[in-house]
Amino acid sequence: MSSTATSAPTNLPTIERIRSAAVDLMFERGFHGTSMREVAARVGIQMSSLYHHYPSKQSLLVDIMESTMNDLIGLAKRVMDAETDPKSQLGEAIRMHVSYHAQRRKENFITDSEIRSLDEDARAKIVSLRDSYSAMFRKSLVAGQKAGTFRSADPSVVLAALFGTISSLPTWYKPGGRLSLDAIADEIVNMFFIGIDV
Amino acid sequence: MSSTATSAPTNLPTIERIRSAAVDLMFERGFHGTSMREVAARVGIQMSSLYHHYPSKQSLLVDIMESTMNDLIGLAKRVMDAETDPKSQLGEAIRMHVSYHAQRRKENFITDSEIRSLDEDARAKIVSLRDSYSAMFRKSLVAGQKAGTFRSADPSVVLAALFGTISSLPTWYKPGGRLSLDAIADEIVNMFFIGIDV
DNA sequence: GTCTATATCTCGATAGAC
DNA sequence: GTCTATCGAGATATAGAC
Repeated sequence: MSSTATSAPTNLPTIERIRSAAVDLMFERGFHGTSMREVAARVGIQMSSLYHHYPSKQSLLVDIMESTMNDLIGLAKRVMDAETDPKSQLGEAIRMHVSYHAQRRKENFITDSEIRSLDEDARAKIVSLRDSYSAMFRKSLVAGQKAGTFRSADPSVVLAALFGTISSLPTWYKPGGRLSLDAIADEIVNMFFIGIDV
Repeated sequence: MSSTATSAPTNLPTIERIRSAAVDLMFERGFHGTSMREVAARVGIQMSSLYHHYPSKQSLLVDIMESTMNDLIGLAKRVMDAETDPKSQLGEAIRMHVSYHAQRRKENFITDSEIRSLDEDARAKIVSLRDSYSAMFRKSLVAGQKAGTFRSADPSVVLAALFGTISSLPTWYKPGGRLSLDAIADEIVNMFFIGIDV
């Protein structure tokens, strides 16, 4: 009996239900605003049982962020290898980035916003993954500028605009909302390439 | 003689030194990652003395966010009233928004990221201020679209791209860095109006 | 307006039985 | 692999002297 405050899917392995509950809570309240007691309550187990699956609260955060960054890097490699010219590479990579941020809203929001909550070693690792990811976009951007496809804007500001735009998406995108994911991706790609002027 | 961990400016009124220390700490570690003990230690007073100036930790956050939103709204009004056509209005408002986010990095970052840490009443108030602010930008955007100055992109996505871009600025802009604030503002305005294509 | 002292609560994490 | 029980630390906030 004792059905307290369970809400996570019940026929998955416990470790996945823990991860899922942690993602939900850290998305809503942030890492420091989430307690291991709340995570346990959502899963429907005792707090001490969490520590059989994860050695610490920090390790839960690292697991979420590391897998998200690895997914992004893998997807970006695949997408960019399939294209040859810089504009197609960038366009498809942006579409992928938008799509993954929409489909894994919570994980991506946590990954984009909780770097400061990582301890020293984990932060170095995640920042390094993030830098590799960013470098792939920068490479296509600079190649396009050298080829004359793109104007000579400062790459760091251009990338900051791009990643800033998309990292806000998990806070306003709602699946099944007014605009389809494709329509949103189109609009963001358009903003990046041609802006708002006619 | 007990010079612990003071670092805040020492000849300001205590309430302002408290606010400043709180801004620094909440920028670095977030609202839930910041303790009243740490704030007091930075100011160089005892934790209980904080409560003579602010009734709660929550009230400190509300003070920071409310004054930041009021500043932004006042500045946007002034800037937009000084222009007549939508494109000049939007361009100058963006410049102002960038500039204030650069000059008050920490307050703006907190205001952009800690809405979820507000209690119910305060959240309603701040969200309402944020909506008013956003509506000013939307008005000029839609007016420009009706006038044929801007293409017919979805206003919500366009504004999300704009505010997403600029709310990330406090995390990477460093005063005295490689690019001047003017150069950064120019680049962001260009991204918004014409994008990266030649 | 700042202090010392403390009340009350919640936190992450561990011990050890089953 | 989950449980009960608890530890020790640190959290917000308050009481009351000066």
